[in-house]
Amino acid sequence: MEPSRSRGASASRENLAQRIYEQIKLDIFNFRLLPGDRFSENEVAERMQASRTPVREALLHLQRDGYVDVLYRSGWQVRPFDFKVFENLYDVRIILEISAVKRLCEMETPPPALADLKRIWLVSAAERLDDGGTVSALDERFHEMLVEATGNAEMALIHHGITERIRIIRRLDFTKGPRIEATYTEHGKILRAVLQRRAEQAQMLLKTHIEESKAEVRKITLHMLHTARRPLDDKAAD
Amino acid sequence: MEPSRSRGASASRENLAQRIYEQIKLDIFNFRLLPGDRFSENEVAERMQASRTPVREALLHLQRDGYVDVLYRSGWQVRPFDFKVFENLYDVRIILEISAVKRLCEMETPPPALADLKRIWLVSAAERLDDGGTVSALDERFHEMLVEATGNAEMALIHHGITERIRIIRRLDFTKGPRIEATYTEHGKILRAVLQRRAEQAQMLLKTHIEESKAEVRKITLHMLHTARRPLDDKAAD
DNA sequence: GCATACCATCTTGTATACAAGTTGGTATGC
DNA sequence: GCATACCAACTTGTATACAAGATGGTATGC
Repeated sequence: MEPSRSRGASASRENLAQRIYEQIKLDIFNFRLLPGDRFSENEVAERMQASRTPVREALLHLQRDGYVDVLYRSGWQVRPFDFKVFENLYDVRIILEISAVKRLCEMETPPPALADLKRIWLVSAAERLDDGGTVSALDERFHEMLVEATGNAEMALIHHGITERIRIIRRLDFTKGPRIEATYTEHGKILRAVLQRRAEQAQMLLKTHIEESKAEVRKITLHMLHTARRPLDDKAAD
Repeated sequence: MEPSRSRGASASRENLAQRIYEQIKLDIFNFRLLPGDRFSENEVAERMQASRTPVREALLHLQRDGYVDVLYRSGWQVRPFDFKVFENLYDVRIILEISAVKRLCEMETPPPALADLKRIWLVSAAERLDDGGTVSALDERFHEMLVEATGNAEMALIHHGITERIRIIRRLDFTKGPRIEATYTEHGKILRAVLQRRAEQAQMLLKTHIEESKAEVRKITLHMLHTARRPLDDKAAD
């Protein structure tokens, strides 16, 4: 689930705090914990069958990631949605990815990662996948691999952080069939442009592609928040 | 020392873990803790007159920041210098700041922050400061404010993280007088270009400016590491 | 009925205790 | 003298205990 940060590699098999961290993050992603929800460390500890110590460690980690906030001696809260934040993150994504694509076009030998992407995205209509979840994950990897392919590991790490952060709303983009189709065609165009070293065109296509996704997700998220439940009470309004 | 992340604002006055976090970071910045040094949570706890709990919290925070590593049940270690990492971070800085400057040039009304910068950097030769530490701090703020002025708070946060991360070697750039002078003239040129909406020129100047700093710092750091002490043992070589 | 003061309960922040595992030194066998 | 096995001390990871403060409900005064 978090392939980066692997340094000790195999050491990750046992670490209660990290497991709890991942679990809570999943709970937030799957809307078992809704934005604005409040909870205590003891509640989580009971649910996870653990003590407060690793729970607290996980929560502090999530806080730094921007998912939750601690209220001084008064519990924790899932950070309410702030569309301004998501739009800002989308814009940073655009900046990083456009820069990555430009760099890729300027490289003498195309990185092997591009060949991998070709095998996934430049396929016949019959070979295309149609499961929203799968395509959503592949979409994430497409954009991450563009950045990784430049060889700047730190940029890739920062981009990965942004990707994780906006995943919660980005997935909603792939609940509709037409968006999946569009993703295939647009990714294909971008890839072709990169492989042909058409930097300007690739950047333009990529920018448009991300901005469409941004606009689409905004609409869907607003709708979702209205229908699913009232996740924002009066308090969240001020 | 870390003005961002202020939400509860005044609540920050009392938090042992945060104080320890800042203290250890300073110890690393001031080379009281050298890259490669190993230490235990108990050692830090004694030095800080605290228990392991807040110490551990601070160390986990620092680990996520990239300053230290935990060795499985065998102590902590100040992460050894990795110049590739610093150069990558410098490159991300260039990407973010160039994009910020471009956006600033495209804005109809220049943000008030630019006026503040003018008062600091567009001054007569007599009014220029010459203390390395002060100018170094102002230099950080110059670049951060360029990003903040775009209004993208998330980009500013990411940029701030990078700034903190490279501060340890960036400061070394301002131990020499000529570099301070050059900073004044280059910042002045960049500011003037931005105020005149000459996007291309501003971007070019900024890129050159950061790359010079990057090259300079690289030389100085190498020299410093050789003279100060042998901080890298055989283990760090592989 | 309404406002206010108080208190039991719950919250995080910190300290301490315990568990499991690593490590380096020492004694032992040869 | 050298290699090996063992063990005591130390390390992080986790659980529990304690401290200080926030909060919401209730009783009291009017």
